[in-house]
Amino acid sequence: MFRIGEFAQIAQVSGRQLRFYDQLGLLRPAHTDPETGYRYYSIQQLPALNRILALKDLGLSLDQIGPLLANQISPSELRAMLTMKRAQIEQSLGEEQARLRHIESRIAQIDRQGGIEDYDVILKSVPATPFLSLRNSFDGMDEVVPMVRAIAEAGTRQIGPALRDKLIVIARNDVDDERLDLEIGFSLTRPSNANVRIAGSRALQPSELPAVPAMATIVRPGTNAASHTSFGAVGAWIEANGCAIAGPCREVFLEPITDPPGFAGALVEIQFPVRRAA
Amino acid sequence: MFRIGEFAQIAQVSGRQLRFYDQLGLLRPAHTDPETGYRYYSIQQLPALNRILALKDLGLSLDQIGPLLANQISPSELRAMLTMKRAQIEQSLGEEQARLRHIESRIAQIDRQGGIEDYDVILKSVPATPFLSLRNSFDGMDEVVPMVRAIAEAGTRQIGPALRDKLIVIARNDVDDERLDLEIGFSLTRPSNANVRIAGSRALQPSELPAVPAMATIVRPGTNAASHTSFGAVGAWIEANGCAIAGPCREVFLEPITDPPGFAGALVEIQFPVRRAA
DNA sequence: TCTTGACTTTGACGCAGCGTCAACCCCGCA
DNA sequence: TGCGGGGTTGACGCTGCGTCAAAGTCAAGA
Repeated sequence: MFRIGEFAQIAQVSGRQLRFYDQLGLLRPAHTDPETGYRYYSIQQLPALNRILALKDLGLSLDQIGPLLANQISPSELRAMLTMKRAQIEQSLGEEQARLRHIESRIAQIDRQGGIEDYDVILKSVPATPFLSLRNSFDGMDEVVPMVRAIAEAGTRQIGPALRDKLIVIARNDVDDERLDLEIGFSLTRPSNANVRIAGSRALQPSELPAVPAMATIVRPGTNAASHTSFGAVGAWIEANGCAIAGPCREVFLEPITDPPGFAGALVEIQFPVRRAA
Repeated sequence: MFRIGEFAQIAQVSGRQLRFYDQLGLLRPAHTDPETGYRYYSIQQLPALNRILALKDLGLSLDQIGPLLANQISPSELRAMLTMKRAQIEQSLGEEQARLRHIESRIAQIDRQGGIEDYDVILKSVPATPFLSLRNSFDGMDEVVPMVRAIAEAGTRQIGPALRDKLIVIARNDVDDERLDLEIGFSLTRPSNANVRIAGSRALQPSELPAVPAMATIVRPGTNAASHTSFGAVGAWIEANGCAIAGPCREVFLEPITDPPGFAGALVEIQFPVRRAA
């Protein structure tokens, strides 16, 4: 019989650990002096302790180990537990690897640029939302800006504030066309086919923006000319995290468009649908 | 300005999280009503929040993120932090992979044998210890058992209880010889060259057992005939954990050898020095 | 104007597995 | 009998929030 300190030394664990296991009922000392409370362990208990440690090493929780020791678990149940654990570990392994790639790309960025920029790429999910929009093809940005402004103004005036949500521009350039194929409109708080007319006799069409479970996003000031930097940051993030682009990019204007319509101080969120790639 | 719930929805975080970050000083609301305590967030704070989330995603702790946001960290310090993080992640990645292999081997074992056995392989380190031993070559186990018994008896009688530690048998079979090359002796609590004679005019030689930082061990009853099962378990563990054997195997008799010398009820710990292999 | 009902506040506990005091008791040896 | 190195219980700490609980606020409908 050993006192707790010696037994702890032999088994290479801490005394606190042994007391804790005693408390949980995982490993009771062979004898406890009822007067002094001293715990006495027999060397015969070493296999039991080792079994606990081995199961713990498999990633099982102490709560799970308790019933296991009492032989109250059938092999098939144990198999199920282990299979679940395996799935968890595989998942966390994937996440850790992504983190590792991510960190490495950041370190490389520091080495290249001497600082950090555009750290703020966030993975989020967005729900489906009703949409009121106009799709059009443009020759260049010179054409786009007036149209966005026109739709912003028309929407702000003709859609009630309770219904209107946010101005969104979607890049529909499926094929690598020279021209810009954009869909511009407002997301809505509830479905509606309100009639919104744009100067020039065209009207916004109702549709639904699909939900996207995984969206790599970044927020940038709308007036900032460095928008391509933001796009680059998202791209780098997607690559570093082992993802692939899985749909058309969206630009969401977070600030309500105010007069004068100059997007001053506005924030734009760039959203790229992604999926995990091998 | 949004109340906490709306801002939380926009940013896809929980209100509790925002309150927590406020409390830590990581992200103060743009305005707090001094009468009601209500927090009001501006959409302009979204980038700040996203930066926090992105840094958190890199694996940094909130304590580390605080100074980062205040721009009180130089790029080189940040680089050092990230490099450290990388090392940590690489390490934990390796451990997780080992766990995964381990679990898979256990699942395979259940599928093969319908149950679990020999779960209790433990990785521990052992310190260097003075040793008093005799090395000899044997033709077979029939020769070994009497010798072990003789040394056990001689040691028990001729080494004081304060000095004597445990009976250990080391397999010195460096080359795959037909014969058994064993070293049998007692570990000691302190160095000594006590003169211990074995029946037959031979004496134990003093030496030192080297420390082993990583030792795969298993404990089995000494009388159990299924010792090869234990060896097999250790071997399977070593393989599943991606290790390699890095030295001679030791068998440590944990129970003091009692009269009658029959090893009844004794426990033997089998120890294999290992190192992490690729 | 009053009542709802949805939100918000602060404050507290919980979690997983022990590490780390603190205050006090016990054991064996000289 | 004193002492030094054990042991005991009990409590708090750690990480990053989730989850009540009690009580105060806000906006809209009757």
